[in-house]
Amino acid sequence: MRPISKEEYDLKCATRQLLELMSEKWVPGLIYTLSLGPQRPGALTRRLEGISKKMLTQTLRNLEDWGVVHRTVFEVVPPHVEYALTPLGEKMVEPIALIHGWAQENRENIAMVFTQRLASKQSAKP
Amino acid sequence: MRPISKEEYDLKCATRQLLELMSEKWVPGLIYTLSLGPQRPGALTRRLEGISKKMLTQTLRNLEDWGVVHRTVFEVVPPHVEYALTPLGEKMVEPIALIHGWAQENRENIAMVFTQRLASKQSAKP
DNA sequence: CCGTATCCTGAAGGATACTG
DNA sequence: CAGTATCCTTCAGGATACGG
Repeated sequence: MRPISKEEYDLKCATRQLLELMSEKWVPGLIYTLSLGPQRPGALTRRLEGISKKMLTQTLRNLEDWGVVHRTVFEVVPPHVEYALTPLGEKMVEPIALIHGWAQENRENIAMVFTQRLASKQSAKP
Repeated sequence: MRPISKEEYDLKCATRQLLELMSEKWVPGLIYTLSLGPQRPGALTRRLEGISKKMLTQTLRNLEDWGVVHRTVFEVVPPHVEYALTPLGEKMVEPIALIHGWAQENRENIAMVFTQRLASKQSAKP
């Protein structure tokens, strides 16, 4: 069986790149929300409870770099900005939905494991 | 549009749990390799170039906790251990394969973005 | 051959305060 | 309203050395 080289796994592997992007904390939430239509930052902040301005901007810039999100600025006062998925971004909705669907089907297992892990972490603390 | 609550996003969301597991550095590689059949640690180390003993064990333990991998010990000298996917683990091969397929189809975009990001990170260093 | 225990660094991400 | 700049804590993950 052929080994998977370091470079292959670290750099070339588009799969891991994609997984790393998709697992950034607010990425799935943002992509899902934007899949419902273009949104203003304020709306996104209200929709994603707990996200800070910093993380919102940072994650959106990140997604812009990936060509997944497009930013439109309306030159008015007060400022008006809108974010929307690009065509590439739209193509990313489906894989996330697949993962989401799978996670829902197996949510029992996942939930069980998660509470176990939480418990063991806490009992290891003191 | 209903907001996504903090708890919902942090804790309950099986999707993010799953994505976090799947994006741990060696998880996709291990699951893929084990999908080809049960393997001994030595074989896994050789197959996943660059993985350290520590990360191999740690990741495998992690996957065991998730009920995704099963560990069999043969009581002989020298020690003989084998790792294999559980039924739940088998069910995880498909979503990873889907992500992988999607990443391959769009590898052009991903590669382009990645090299751009590398470059910008390096130019920001000095 | 297989596993564990330490130490260390970088990066993710939260809190807070400031600008236009 | 939208965005930037700092500071700080946490933790993934690599290197290394030891044990059964």
